[in-house]
Amino acid sequence: MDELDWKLLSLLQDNARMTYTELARQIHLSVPAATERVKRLEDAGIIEGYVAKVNAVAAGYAVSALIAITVPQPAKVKFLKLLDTIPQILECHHVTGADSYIIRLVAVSMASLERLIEQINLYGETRTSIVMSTPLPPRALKQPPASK
Amino acid sequence: MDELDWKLLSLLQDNARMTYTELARQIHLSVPAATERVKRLEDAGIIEGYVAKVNAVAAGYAVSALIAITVPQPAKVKFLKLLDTIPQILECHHVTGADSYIIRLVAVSMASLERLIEQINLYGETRTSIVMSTPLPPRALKQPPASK
DNA sequence: GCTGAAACGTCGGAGCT
DNA sequence: AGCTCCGACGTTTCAGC
Repeated sequence: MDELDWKLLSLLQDNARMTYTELARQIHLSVPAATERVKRLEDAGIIEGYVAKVNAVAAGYAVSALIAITVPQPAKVKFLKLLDTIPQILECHHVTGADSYIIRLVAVSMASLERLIEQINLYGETRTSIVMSTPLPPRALKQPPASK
Repeated sequence: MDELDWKLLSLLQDNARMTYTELARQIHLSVPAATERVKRLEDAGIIEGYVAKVNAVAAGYAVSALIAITVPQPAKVKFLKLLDTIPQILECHHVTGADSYIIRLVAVSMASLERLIEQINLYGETRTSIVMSTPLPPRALKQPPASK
């Protein structure tokens, strides 16, 4: 993981469809050398994949929300199985603190969101935060400062 | 936005580096037709971009956390300016409910996380949830069910 | 990590349904 | 309007160094 690898990560986080030819040009290396570095980053699990970012509102999902929930230990397995069957649930993190899980989901309408929450809080008390705006849009991972 | 557009979105959310030739093959259309559809999805703002997913732990960030914070109205602008200067902050949503903002960030160590939180809670009371695991890894946006 | 050549993918224009 | 075909060009891949 040298400077050039971080430069590649930065370029690919910015535009995952950039050609190897262009990547090579930007890091001042030959095409096979750049390609080889990207392959190594993939094989090392540092690059987990390449995804298109879809705008939820433009795609017809009017509402995004974050839901925190506390689930009693014995119910956790069943709870996760339920989440798996609901495609509107986009992300779920198991966290420390007062809550067990924090979930990110989308819904086509408030009525739909209400139905989703009804299903979810069969497993525990929920706290719902509706996303009004995203002042800091998802950002690329940078090279950690050397001295920290 | 017909079935084929959703199929394209699904394929590109799964592998943003898929070639137009392969995309065309999968949706049983000619290459120019598939290319044209993708361009239209981009121009319509439905596809916002293409990003490489980087594994934070593999990249040297041992800790991920979600922080909820309540910021008094007059301090919000300064608060957002601070967030902008901290590269470890990857995401920030303005939400309804008890909290003003929910932030996602990474840190190389617990000590580093502590320093970041110290900076952030100059602006309000924070509630920190450290991510232990992600049982449901970030998922693709699917076509909303027609009947809801 | 570099070069060169063959295979493959991309992008435009003309013509078709 | 959207699709197909085709040719020129750019990109990827693999060999050998």
